[in-house]
Amino acid sequence: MDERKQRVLQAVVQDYIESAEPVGSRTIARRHDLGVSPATIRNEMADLEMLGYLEHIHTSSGRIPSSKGYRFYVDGLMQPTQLSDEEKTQIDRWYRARVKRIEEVFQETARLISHVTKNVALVLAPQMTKSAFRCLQFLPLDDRRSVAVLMTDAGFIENRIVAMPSGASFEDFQRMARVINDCLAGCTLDAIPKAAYRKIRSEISDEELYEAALDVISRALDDREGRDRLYLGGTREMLSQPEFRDVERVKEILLMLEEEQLLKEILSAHLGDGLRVTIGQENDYKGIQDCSIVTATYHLDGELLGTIAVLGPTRMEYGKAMSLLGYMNEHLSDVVRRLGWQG
Amino acid sequence: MDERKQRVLQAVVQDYIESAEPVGSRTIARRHDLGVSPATIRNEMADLEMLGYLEHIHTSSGRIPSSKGYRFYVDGLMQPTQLSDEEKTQIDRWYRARVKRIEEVFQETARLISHVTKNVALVLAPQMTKSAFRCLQFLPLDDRRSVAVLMTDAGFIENRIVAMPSGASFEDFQRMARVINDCLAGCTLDAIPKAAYRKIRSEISDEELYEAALDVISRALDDREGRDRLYLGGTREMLSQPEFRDVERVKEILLMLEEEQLLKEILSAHLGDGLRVTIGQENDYKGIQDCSIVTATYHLDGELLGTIAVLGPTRMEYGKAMSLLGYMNEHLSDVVRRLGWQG
DNA sequence: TGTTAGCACTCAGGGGCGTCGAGTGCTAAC
DNA sequence: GTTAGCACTCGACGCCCCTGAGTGCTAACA
Repeated sequence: MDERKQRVLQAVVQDYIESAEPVGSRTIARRHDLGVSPATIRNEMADLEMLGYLEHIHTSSGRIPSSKGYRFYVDGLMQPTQLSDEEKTQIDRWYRARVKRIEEVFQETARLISHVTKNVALVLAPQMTKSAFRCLQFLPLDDRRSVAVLMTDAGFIENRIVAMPSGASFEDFQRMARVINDCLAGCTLDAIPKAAYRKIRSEISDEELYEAALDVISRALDDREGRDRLYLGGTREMLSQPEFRDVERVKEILLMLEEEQLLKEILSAHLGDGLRVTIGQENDYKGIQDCSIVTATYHLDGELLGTIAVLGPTRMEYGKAMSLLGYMNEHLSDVVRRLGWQG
Repeated sequence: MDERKQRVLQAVVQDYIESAEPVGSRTIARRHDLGVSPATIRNEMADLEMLGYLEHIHTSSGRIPSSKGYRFYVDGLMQPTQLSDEEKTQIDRWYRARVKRIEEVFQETARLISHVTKNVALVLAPQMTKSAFRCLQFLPLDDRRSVAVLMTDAGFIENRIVAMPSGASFEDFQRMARVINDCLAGCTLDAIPKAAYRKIRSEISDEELYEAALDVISRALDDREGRDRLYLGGTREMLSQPEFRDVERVKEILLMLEEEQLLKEILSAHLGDGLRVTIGQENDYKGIQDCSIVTATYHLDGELLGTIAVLGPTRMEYGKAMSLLGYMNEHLSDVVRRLGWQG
């Protein structure tokens, strides 16, 4: 592929990303200074189509990039778009605003990303159960119930209402908390060793109280895991993309966005790869083979924390999405550090 | 308005709600056993149009109900639709599942409502700041920060990370908590009397600590209030309504659904009215004058807790929406009672 | 040999037009 | 008061044609 072909390909991709209309040779000749006539560009485009970088909807009516064309563009031709100062300050301001709970951070990260890219944003939060137990405390609620507050090293703070077995006093529960705190100190939540349970068992003599303790632990673990770990934003923004002009298409993608499990799988597949772009047919899941995903993983002290992603039509501003994700990444790692993850 | 006119009006409204297509005299004659010919029905429809109950898109092409027509239907002609057993068990099962945090309850209520009605559901939760202070506790996080857990009589449990002023120890914070607990006991959060602040002031001698206490209190109050009090569900379901076949309309309403403040105002306007239907042009806000809202308020021991609502096109299954809201109401009041509201 | 101009061809989109079906309104008969 | 009949209206649909944008090919040019 000689240099002129590359420049033509670049021109086609850029114009198509901008206009969402198939691009013709004449348009390129006009808008890009390639120094050759439309006819020559036509020849080049025909070659590029042969090579699989461009596609024809039908003969006549301009070219659009194929997945392979986007891939070549992303890998070699594209220059990363700088975020505008305005965008940066908007983001900076939010992150600096003040100490927040970690859930807010993820939710707002998704919002910011979708706002800037006008596409759907996904944020896969670090799993609470993958972080280390810090402490469990009880607070009295009434004579039947108390509130269990679980904190982990990642800065997760969860509260649950738990019923106290009749006969158990709040002091019993506080004693229970001390035992649990001793036994689970430093354990990763989803890998609590059997030995820890045995130790709890041996230190809590009362059978009913032990059952309650197990209940508290399992309650504390299970819920977040399934429901709130994936944060999603921008289904509204998405509608401004011409690809979603007809409602059927929108319904389709909304349906897919409801399948949280599926989304998690897709994101998890990219875990650990740094900044990565998956384009159109490169996606394993059929339903989004006309979409692209840009993912980035955020780390702290070398430890993998989670993934953030932009999901949109293949005709996406890859450069912008990538630099944005990079930027958010830093913020996110930084915030998570400030909120207390200790790695 | 004689009885036959009423039956014709009823037929038009029912058919239109079902089919979303303007209804003609012939269709009514076929599908409803009125015992008269299409011509007669035509005459009645012409009268109904004169009276303002029906509208013509243009001459020819059937009638659709006007706001006034829907109003008459809702007030007099409609029979409330029973929920199907399946729907009831689905709802019952979820509510029975187990003790939950109150936020989940509201979110899922919105989801259930939108699922059953295929329309947007709104749940205005009881304001945390309208409920009474129960207690504030601190849990140690690290040497710079601690976690404030605020509980109210309504069952709200909120946690916030707060920075401790340098020099302050965790014991200082616990002492602060005792003071605050003493002084604010029983106060409604959004109406903390000046005297309470004075009392805190006098009991906390350290200036910096007092500032920190004020910060904690204001932090605990402000956030929820603004952000999470309104739960929204069913923007996806909404798309299945033929009224939203074109994306522009969808964008319009999504934009409006983002204006949380506006939605709260609309719902608040209905506060205290029990089950209430606002149809089309009866809405004050221009943007939804082609929509209807069904609202219901839920109470406990005579005290008003909040509002739940269905928002959809005027062509809405009013009967179903109303009986559903009634049903959810009971559940909601019940759950809130179980979760600890003490009125 | 690569580049360009010219030309015939293709296709999507939009406007104009006739047809069809659903529906109305009016009138006259029952 | 009710109904049948009929002329009329209007939107939706399909058809046709035209236009504009774009291609592919060929022949001429540097």
